[in-house]
Amino acid sequence: MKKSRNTRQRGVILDILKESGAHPTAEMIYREARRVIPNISLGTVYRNLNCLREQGVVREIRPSDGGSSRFEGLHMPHAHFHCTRCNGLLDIPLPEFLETARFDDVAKIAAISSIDLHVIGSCSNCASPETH
Amino acid sequence: MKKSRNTRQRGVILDILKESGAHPTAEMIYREARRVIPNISLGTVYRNLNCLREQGVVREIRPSDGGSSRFEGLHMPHAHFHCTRCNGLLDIPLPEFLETARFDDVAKIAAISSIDLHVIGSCSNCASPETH
DNA sequence: GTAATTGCAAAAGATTTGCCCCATT
DNA sequence: AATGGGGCAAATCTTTTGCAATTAC
Repeated sequence: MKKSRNTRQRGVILDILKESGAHPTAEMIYREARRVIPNISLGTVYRNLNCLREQGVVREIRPSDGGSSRFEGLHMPHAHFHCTRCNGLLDIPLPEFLETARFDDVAKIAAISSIDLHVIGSCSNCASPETH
Repeated sequence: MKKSRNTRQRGVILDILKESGAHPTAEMIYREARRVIPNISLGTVYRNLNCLREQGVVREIRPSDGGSSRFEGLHMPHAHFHCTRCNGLLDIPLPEFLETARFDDVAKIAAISSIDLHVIGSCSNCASPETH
């Protein structure tokens, strides 16, 4: 792994990620970052996200409905709930069962590096519009 | 939902999907389909895959490592194992726990339409190269 | 000083779409 | 005959990359 430098751009991107609970897209991070560094480029945002992902500092989530990738600062293991109506992405607890799952019965699996659980449906806001 | 016609193209695409256990990409399906309908177009493959997906006949899987979508004819509920070395995608059983999971503890979830479980790691072929 | 990083713009890759003709119903 | 679907090519969208200038170390 290459030596990594502490650029202002990288710091700002990380801060945005840490402070946002919204699982922003690269584009959203870009717009946010421009408020601090007006001439930061989208390419830089992508390059930094990739770099941070490789360092394990950031996780990339590819929504099953085909939109752009969304990113989050890495905290505890958790699963995601994706509302197909408002397109919201929400952290939810990872069932304990999965934290220790072995999948020993599947001979083809030699080693597990990570487990992604995505629950798709509609959130309570979208399901009960009268509460808006 | 629009009325759907039985075109030769759609039939061939479905057959390919049913017969292949490889979770092919649109491009792979296209190449395969051309052996039967030499002038079928890639656009047609995509349009049919979308249409079949909307009908619930086909499932689309977006690999977490960022490549193109992969498709499968819909059978029993199952999870996927993704080998990051050979890029293989494998059906694995869905833990029974998840088949009936309710996630009652997450107030934000109003309704669940589907659950995607992806296990990422390396398969036995890739882990033990001496057995090749 | 050196190598990583940036901004910019062009390129690449995947998927969608407009248009006009053809085929299924 | 009506209209959904097909082929082709152009367009779109997201992400990556080449390059020359800049900056962190």
